[in-house]
This record gives sequence, C-alpha cells and structure tokens, in this order.
Amino acid sequence: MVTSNNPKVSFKAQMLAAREQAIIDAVNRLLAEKGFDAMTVDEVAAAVGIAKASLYKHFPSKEDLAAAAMSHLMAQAQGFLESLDPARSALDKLRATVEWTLRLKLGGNMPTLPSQNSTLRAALMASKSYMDGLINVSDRLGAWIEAAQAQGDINAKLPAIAVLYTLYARACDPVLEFLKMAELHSDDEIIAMVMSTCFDGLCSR
Amino acid sequence: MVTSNNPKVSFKAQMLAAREQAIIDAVNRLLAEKGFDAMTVDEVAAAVGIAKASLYKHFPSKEDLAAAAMSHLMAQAQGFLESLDPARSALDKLRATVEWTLRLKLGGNMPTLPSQNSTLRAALMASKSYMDGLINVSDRLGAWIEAAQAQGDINAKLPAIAVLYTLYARACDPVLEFLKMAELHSDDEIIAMVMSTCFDGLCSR
DNA sequence: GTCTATAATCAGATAGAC
DNA sequence: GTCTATCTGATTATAGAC
Repeated sequence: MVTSNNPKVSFKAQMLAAREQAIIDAVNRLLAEKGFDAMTVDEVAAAVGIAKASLYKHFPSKEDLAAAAMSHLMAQAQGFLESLDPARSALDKLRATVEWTLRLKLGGNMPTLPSQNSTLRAALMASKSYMDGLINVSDRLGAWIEAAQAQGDINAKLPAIAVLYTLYARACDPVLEFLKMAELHSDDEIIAMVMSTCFDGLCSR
Repeated sequence: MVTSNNPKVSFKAQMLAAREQAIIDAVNRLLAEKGFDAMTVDEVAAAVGIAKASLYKHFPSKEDLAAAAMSHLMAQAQGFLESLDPARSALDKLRATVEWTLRLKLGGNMPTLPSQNSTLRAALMASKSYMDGLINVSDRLGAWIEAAQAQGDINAKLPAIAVLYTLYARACDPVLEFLKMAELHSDDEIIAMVMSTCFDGLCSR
C-alpha cells in the first residue's frame, strides 16, 4: 500500500492535487455562474484563496483553466455513463443521461463556454484529457442512439449526429434558467418539462 | 405629402435615420457573428465607416447599441407575425415563426446576447421599444400557443410559458451551428431536423 | 510554490478642436 | 456631428523576493 518510498513526496503530491482540484472546482462554479468572459482570473484566485501568480504556476493561462474544468466535467460524465445499468434500454440510458445533465445545470454546476471564442476552442482541442473524454462520451452516446433507433424508440429518420447534438445542447439550454427565474415551478417540474419537450416534442402525442 | 415646412431639416433627419440604421445593421451582424463580449465598439465604428466618438453621439454605450439591435429584431419579428395569414391554424403559424427564426440564425442575421450579463439586461429592460416589441410578440405567440393547445395540436400538459420559452430558445440553439459546421447537410435539411426535434421530439411517433 | 508589486494590453468612454 | 487624441479602468500575465 506504500505509494512512494518517501512519504513526504507523496504528501506533497497529494497537497498539489488537492489544490488543483480546489482550483478546478472554483472555476467550474464561476463558469456556471458567469461564463468564461465574465469570469476573471482574480476572482478564481480569490475563490481558491491563493495569489493570482500562484494560480499561473498551476495553469499557464485562463483558457487552460477552462480546459481543466471541462476535462473534469468529461470525467464526471464518463463516470456517470459507466454507472448506468447495462440492462436498461438504450433510450432509458439516454434519458437518464439528459436528466443528469439538467440537474447539474440547474444546480449551478454546469460550466458553459462561448462556442465562438477561437483561442478557447484551440485550448480545448489541444487538451488531450478533454478530447479523450469527449470522444469517449460521444462514442457511448452514439452507440445508444443507434441502438435506440434500431429498436424503434428514437426517430430513425434523424441522423444520429443530429440526435447527439440535440442531447449535448441540453447542457446549455436557456429554457432551464428562464423557467427557474420565473419561479413558477420546482426544479423537478422544470426538468420534467424539458425532458418532455426534448424527447416527446411540443406537439400532442 | 409635405412632411416638413423645411425640406432641409427633413433631409438631415433622413440622413440621421439612415446612419443610425447602418449602425444597427452593423451591430446586428457583429452580434450574430461574434456575440456581445467579443464585439468591440471599434469594430462597429470601422464597419460603419465613422469614428468611435461619432458612434457615441448616436448611442451612449455599448449596451445601448445592443439594445437598439434587439429592438430592431423585435420590430422585424412583429412584422413577420403580422404578415401571417390569419386563416392558418395556430400551430401552423407557430411552425412558420420558428422556421423564420431558424433561417435568420442560419443566415447569420440573428443577434444573440449573453443571458447572464446584468448591465446588458438592465439596458434591455430600460429600452421601451424593445420591451414593447417583446411583449407584443410574446402576447401574439402566447395566444397562438393556447389556441393550439385548445385544438389539441400542442401538448396541453405543458404550461404555455414553457412552450413560449422553448420556441424563443430556438433563436440561440447551438444545434444549428454544430450541424452547419459538420457540413453534412444543407440549410434546408438542418432546418427540417431542428423543426422535427422541436415539435415532434427525439422519440419515434 | 507562494507572495507582493508591476508590467503590458486592450476596450469603453470622453475632451476638445473644427 | 465628426474627427483625432487621450483618459480611465479593468484584466491577463509576469518579475522577483522569500
């Protein structure tokens, strides 16, 4: 069970990892609250409780901070997908995944990035852990989508890629915030409505 | 047909209006292309072909520029809603409106604003022409939604406000850009897919 | 690695001549 | 109203001591 010949090194490494996790958690929350542009590096440093210069020792740029947060999100997503009972139907697993996403967003823990920022896109594409996670998640979801289409549960006339994008788009669906601001419905009701419009559409069945 | 006793004043007023319209058009395009944060006032001035200080004589702040563009959008939307044949069914009119919105966005003419920016929200709420347009559009759409629900065309279990928000959200649906970037489908195909997922949902019918 | 202090840059807004 | 030139503040990033 000894992970190192020198316990002191192991301890320091643990401290380092813990600090970096604290940074990522703060970035996650700030990205969810204010978005990438409005989030300042000063705020991140203040939230973590360290100096800005120290932050830059861990992550070389603001874009890298965001990329680390998105990598963490992808790891969380992978963990969730793997936790799903393989015996459930493909559609069931897709529905559960969307619900997980909506709860994350409604709870203020879904980091969202501007889709236009090119330097940010470059940083994300350069992050191996993010890209690996994204591809892994997309592959799993893609397989479930095709299975659900083969079973007649998901509209087979829709290209699988369009279905995948539609599911991903729930992570930044403004309907959630709008309904939350209106304060007319509970979180569970909001999620039920968005799930309904996503899978069943606006028209009557 | 004389609109003024002094033609010179009328001419100057027309020039002023034309310039302000040119400004609004430039803002519209830049907001659609890059979004509010990435759009700089320098860019707007350059696009219009005037100095930045001149721009500030017309609009007192960047937020007011965006508010003017959104007011213009609302006026366009009102014009479209009024142009629809009243004989069509409520659902038909809603579908036509969503399609109009999607084409605007796909054509790069849909200004989009960050929903989190509070100073921007304040500027929008303070703009009478924007708020009047928004309320007018919402009232018209709301009436159609309720009519469509009464006719059994739209799922009556969904609160009308949730349906309205879901329609509005099509104006900033990232699925359009994703599918456009993938370059696998024509604009018409993309619109058909998004219309299908919006009204009929992902599940088979 | 962490800090204080500072550089460097950029963008919104304004002064003042014409 | 339009221009050039400038101010002001905010923000990313770094230098250098400890």
